[in-house]
Amino acid sequence: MIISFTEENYIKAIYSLASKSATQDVSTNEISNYFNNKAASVTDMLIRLADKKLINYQKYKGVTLSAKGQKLAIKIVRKHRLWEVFLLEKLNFKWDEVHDIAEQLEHIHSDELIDRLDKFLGEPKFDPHGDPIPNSNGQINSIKAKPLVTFTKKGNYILMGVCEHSKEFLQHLTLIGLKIGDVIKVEDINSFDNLYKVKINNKHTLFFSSKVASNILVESKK
Amino acid sequence: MIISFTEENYIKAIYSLASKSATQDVSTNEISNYFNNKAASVTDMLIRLADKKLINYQKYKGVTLSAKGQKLAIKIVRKHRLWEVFLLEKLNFKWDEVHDIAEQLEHIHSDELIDRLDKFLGEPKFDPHGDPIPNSNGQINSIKAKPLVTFTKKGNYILMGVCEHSKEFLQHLTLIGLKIGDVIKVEDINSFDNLYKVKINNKHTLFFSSKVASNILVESKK
DNA sequence: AAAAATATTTAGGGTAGTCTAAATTTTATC
DNA sequence: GATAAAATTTAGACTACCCTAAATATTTTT
Ligand SMILES: [Mn+2]
Ligand SMILES: [Mn+2]
Ligand SMILES: [Mn+2]
Ligand SMILES: [Mn+2]
Repeated sequence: MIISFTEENYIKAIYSLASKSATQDVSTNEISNYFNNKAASVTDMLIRLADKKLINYQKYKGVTLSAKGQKLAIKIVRKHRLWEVFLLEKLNFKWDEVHDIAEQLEHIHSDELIDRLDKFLGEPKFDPHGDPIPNSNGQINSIKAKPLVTFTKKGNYILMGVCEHSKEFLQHLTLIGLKIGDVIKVEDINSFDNLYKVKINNKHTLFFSSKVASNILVESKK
Repeated sequence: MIISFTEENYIKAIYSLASKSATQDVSTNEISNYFNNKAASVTDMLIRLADKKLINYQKYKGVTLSAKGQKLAIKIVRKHRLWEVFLLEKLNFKWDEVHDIAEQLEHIHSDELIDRLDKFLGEPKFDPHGDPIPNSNGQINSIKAKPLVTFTKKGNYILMGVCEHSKEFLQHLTLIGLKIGDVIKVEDINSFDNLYKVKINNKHTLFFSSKVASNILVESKK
């Protein structure tokens, strides 16, 4: 069965929206917001995806991925994240540059290619943004890290990933001298405006806005 | 200007057909044979490509690439061949496996990507089939090697490339123990059936059919 | 529980790229 | 140079994917 570029993007979007939202079902409007297209176009595509048994679709009730759709979504995510690692590690792109190119590369069809790429890269477990890379069986390590805002205690944390993936946000983090693996020592949390006073790698001190604190994923350091 | 996957494939086909045929102009039928589609579909596309100033098209007269089309074709060829080198050198694919995947990868849009890939691979001058890789300015070294059949003298030759790129032909060469760079010593050319008696790398002796002899490109060894 | 607001689907239409069948132009043959 | 054959284009239609406008279903508000 041939699955188009566009269909793959819908499947990936449904996967991503489902994982982010509380409810299981993804609505037509959520999808059209995601793509900045019209709800009517989405309905059109949902019917096609349902015909191909990639989703479970009931009029007016939203959609879930079928087992087949789930498998496909994870495969695309695996490809996307492995290509991002390739671009960063081998071609020396920056972490804010890899996503757009990976959006194209994730649609290359070849199981052999992706498994060889995986080996070539040393079977990495995380992509440049800290997101876990599914293995070839489709298993993903769920991520334990949580947004820094959810922690209210002073102490040492390690930057494990980001929630927000935009170029702007990633460039901002780079600008303030923050990268994955850095040790973030929370020295103070202002009770009025929730500003975090932190020290990075025991070197430079700075302040995290709540925008930053809510979009970086950390684990507390043992 | 957005150029589709399909349009890129037409441009590449016209480039390839023009370089192979004696006449400059490429005919509608040549293109439809190449793609195994209908002449009417080709005409349709030629009109679109002419609208985009990628080709010079006159009804019933065939087409040539415009300067813009030429530049695009060479860029796609560059990408194709660099990805083939990547697949062979870095991911250990065989030379008969790389083409199909490169057919997909050649359509990834990113100048930065292709230039970094080029550097990563050490700026290779030839692809796994001996075809020259255009540089980032679009310059290509024309290939000096000629099909073995064009040589009628005994002596030592070096295998520089292949004319025929099919999986079957490449696998056949591998099977008879022939790869690029090998020294082919022509010991005899049968005057009746034109069979070439050759010794490979001064080791094993075998016979080349005219099918093989006409599809391998060699240079005489100094 | 009716009315209003929102979400979703249906209807009809557009472009890209393909097809078949018919019309037209070019080339080959006598 | 007329006629036949081959090449090419035109006409009309189909699918994928998108749109707008209208219809319908669901949810929220009163
Ligand atoms: Mn990404
Ligand atoms: Mn990522
Ligand atoms: Mn190739
Ligand atoms: Mn090649």
